[in-house]
Parts: sequence; structure tokens; C-alpha cells
Amino acid sequence: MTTRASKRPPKGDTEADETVYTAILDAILAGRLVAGTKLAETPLAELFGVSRERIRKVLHRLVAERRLEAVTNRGVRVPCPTPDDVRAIYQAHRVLEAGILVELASRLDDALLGRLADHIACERQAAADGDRAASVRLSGQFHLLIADSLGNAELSAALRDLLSRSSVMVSVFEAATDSICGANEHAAIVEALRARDTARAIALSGDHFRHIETRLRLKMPSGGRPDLPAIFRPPAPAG
Amino acid sequence: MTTRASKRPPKGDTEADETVYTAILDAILAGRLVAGTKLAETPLAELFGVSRERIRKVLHRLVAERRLEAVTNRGVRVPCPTPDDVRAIYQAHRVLEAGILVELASRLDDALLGRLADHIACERQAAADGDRAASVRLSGQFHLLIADSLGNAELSAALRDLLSRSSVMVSVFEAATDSICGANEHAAIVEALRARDTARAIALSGDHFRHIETRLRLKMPSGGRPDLPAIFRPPAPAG
DNA sequence: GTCGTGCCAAATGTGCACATTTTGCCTTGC
DNA sequence: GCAAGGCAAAATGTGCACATTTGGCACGAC
Repeated sequence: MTTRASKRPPKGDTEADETVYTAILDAILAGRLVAGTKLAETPLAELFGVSRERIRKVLHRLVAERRLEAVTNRGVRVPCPTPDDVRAIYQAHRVLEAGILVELASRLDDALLGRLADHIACERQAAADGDRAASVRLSGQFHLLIADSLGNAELSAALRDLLSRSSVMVSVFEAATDSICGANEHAAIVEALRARDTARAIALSGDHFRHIETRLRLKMPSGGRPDLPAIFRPPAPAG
Repeated sequence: MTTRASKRPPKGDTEADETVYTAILDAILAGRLVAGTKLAETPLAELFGVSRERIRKVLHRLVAERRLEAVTNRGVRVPCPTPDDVRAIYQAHRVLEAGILVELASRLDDALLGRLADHIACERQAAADGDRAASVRLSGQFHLLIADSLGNAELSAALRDLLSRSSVMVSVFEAATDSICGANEHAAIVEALRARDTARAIALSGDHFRHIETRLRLKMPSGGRPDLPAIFRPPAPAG
């Protein structure tokens, strides 16, 4: 307490890190940062009004979390996922949710069924109101709700990590704007759970993801940008 | 090209990063770094003969990957997982493998069944030879083999991330030394897959993980160290 | 005798300056 | 006119020195 207001914020730097980190991450997740964009350190430092070292730290953290890609001496870029990459993420989500449904079926209670029903009611309400943004958000949260129901932090974290990567939210948005009937598919899954028909719940969940995958595959290759890295990549093993 | 051999290796620094990173990570995974150990920067820098900044970078990377825990201005420590944490990881693995088995059942072929049979043969051979280390290694690789069979890099990475955290390898070692009959349980799972009995395969897999969990729960609380952070943590929600 | 307070050493966090690499552009030769 | 080589500017990577915080320890008060 020798000096009141020192030259610079003496302890608020930690939140400065968080501010920059959150700003960049939000920009990635919201799709404002187009895939392939290079994030130079100096402009970011000037933009946020912080030192370049601080930007470097945040950027390296995002690289470690696989939110950004880094090349030595050539800076970091927003990853440019190929359609196959996105498909792999949806497939991984499908597999994970199948396992979650198996576990969930063994410890289903009325309280959980009620929460799922409430959520679907919210989804339908948003759809009825024509609130596209809310519909998309609730549609994604349905799967998180299922995962979180197990109360396993590792599983929840793994799923969130999967979803947050490769600008999936944008993809979901693209897919959901076509048809907001997702709530019905969600309701069918819950109904199968209520009937203790695990196999049917898994099958419905799988169909649900395959629907999204199909819509994505129809949309993604027709993107406005050339997506050269994907074009010149060796052909997918068709598996 | 002004000076031939400059003061320091001009380009080998990247591999210096990898050397330090690998050394610390290996020490964590192999259990040589006891949980709760503090990793100060200065001693590590002197030990590896590199600058403190390099150590800092590696440490922060490990923190971002959740291999280490960091507290501001108080350095980084090796995480001290509670028995509940370890149990959660095994539960997550169980859930994930259930989903993998569902997917695997829909695209099973003789080649894959053959590879699984070969692997189990290796496991039994190692058990017959009394090679404990090989048995443990092969036992863990069985689950990785199943996951990798789907050819989904995201799933494989998620599983490896799950396994590598919280010194699971040590736990597996502890559990497996009790009884090396794991190969038989693995064989039963493969047999159910061959019979196209997905439900049975999932049930057997679940039992397999529950066996390990049970052994762990019997062993872990009796550890030699006090494990105070775990002791003074609020009681588990018994769920 | 024990508790509270103030100071000192150590460790962490941060900004800065320099070394190295990359890349776009200019010059030069064919 | 075109291509190849080199040069310069910019951007990244790194070590260093300093500021700040933490934890322990000693001294003094009750």
C-alpha cells in the first residue's frame, strides 16, 4: 500500500489474460474468425492494448487446446477443417452419445425424464416463436444436458472439447436453419428412453447425427471459399 | 553465415522444447513424479540446462493439457487425483467403450476380429511367460486397439487423453498385478462381438471396467501418503 | 508462552531488446 | 520477357532484467 495507483494495474493482469483469451475464443466459436485466418501477434497486441508477450501466451494456450494451429516461425492460424474432419467430430459425438445412452438407461429416474421433457418443451417453444438463435442454442444444449446427466466431469469436458472445436457451432447453425424439427428427433430419443428401449434410443440418436452429417456434407463442399488445403489433401479412405 | 558455430544452437531449440516436454510428461505418466509434487522453474531450468523461459513454456503447455495444475504466483504441481477422480476416468472410459462397441458392431469384419484375436493371443502369451510388464501394456493396448479400429482420430485422441491423465497407467499396473486374467475378459468381449451380441459385449465391457474400479477402490484409500487434499474434499454425491 | 506484525529471501510474472527466420520485391543475367 | 538470386522489412522466437507476490522467520506485545 505504498503507492495507490501504480503505473500499471498490478494485479488485474490475470483478468487481462482472460479477457483476451475469451475474446479470441468467442470469435472462433462464433465464426467471426474465418477458418484459415492468420492471427499475427503485433496487430492483436495493439488491438487489445496489451503487450505482445501476453498475446503470445494466450495464443500458445489456444494452440495447446487445439483451437488454433501453429507453424514454427510462421505464426498461428484458425484451423481449416475439411468436411471429413467435421464428419469425424460428428461421428465421435454419435459414438459418445451412444455410450452415454447405455449408461443413462441403467439409472433413469423420473426427475431426469422430467428435465429432458422440460428442455424439449423449451426447444418447441423457441421453434414456435420463430427464435432461430434460441432454437440452435437449445438444440446443442440438449446433447450437453444428456451428457451432464451422468455427473461425470471427464465425460462432460470431453464432449465440450469435441463440440467447441472446428467451429462446430457454425456448422450446427447451418444445419439447423434448414429445418428446426430437431426437437422432434430429440423427443423421440427421450421417448425411447422412457420406454426403456435402449437400442431404439441409440438408433434414433445415430439417425439424428447422420441427418446432420448428411446436411453438412451437402452444404460444406459448396462453400464460397476455395478451401485449397482440403482440395489438395490426399483422398479420404472412404471409410 | 557470418559465424559458423554461434554461441548457441540456432535451430535445435524446437527439439529442446520437445526433449523437456517429453521428459516431464514421461515422468508423470510413469509415476516417477509423485502426485502433489511441486515443479519449480529454476531447478528444472538448471537440471535440463535450458533457460527458465523454456521451462515456463513447457510447463504452461502441460497445464493447458491438464497434465499439471497451476496456481498463480505459486507454481505448478503434479495433480493429486482423488479416488473419485480416478473412478470418474474409468467410468468415462467405460461409457466411451460402450459407444465404440455399438459402432463397431455395425461394421465388423473378419479382418478386425482376427486382429483382436491376435492381440488376445499376445496377451495370453505374455501371461504364460510371466511377463508382468508386457501383460499390463498389452492389456491397456487392447482398449486402444478397439478404439482405433473405428479410424476416428478424434475418438482415439479423446481416449488417449483420458488414459494418460491422472497417472492411470500406474493405477492399471496396480490393478493388473493382482490378477492377470484380464485377457479372458477381453476374449469374452471379442467372442460376444463375433456372435453379434452387442448388448452382451457392452455388458461384459462394463463388468470388466467395474472389476478394475472395485480393485482400485480397495487399494487407493490405503495409500501410504496422507493425501490431505482428498481427505478434506466434500463427500462425493454417491452417484 | 503464544499470538500478531513486520521484514527479508525466494519464486513467479512481465516487459523489453535482440537474434533468427520468413517473405515479398528488386535487381540482374540469360 | 522471364527466371533466379539476393536484399530488406516484417514477424516470430528467445534470453534477460526487473517488478510483484508469496512464505518463512524473527522480533515484540499481551
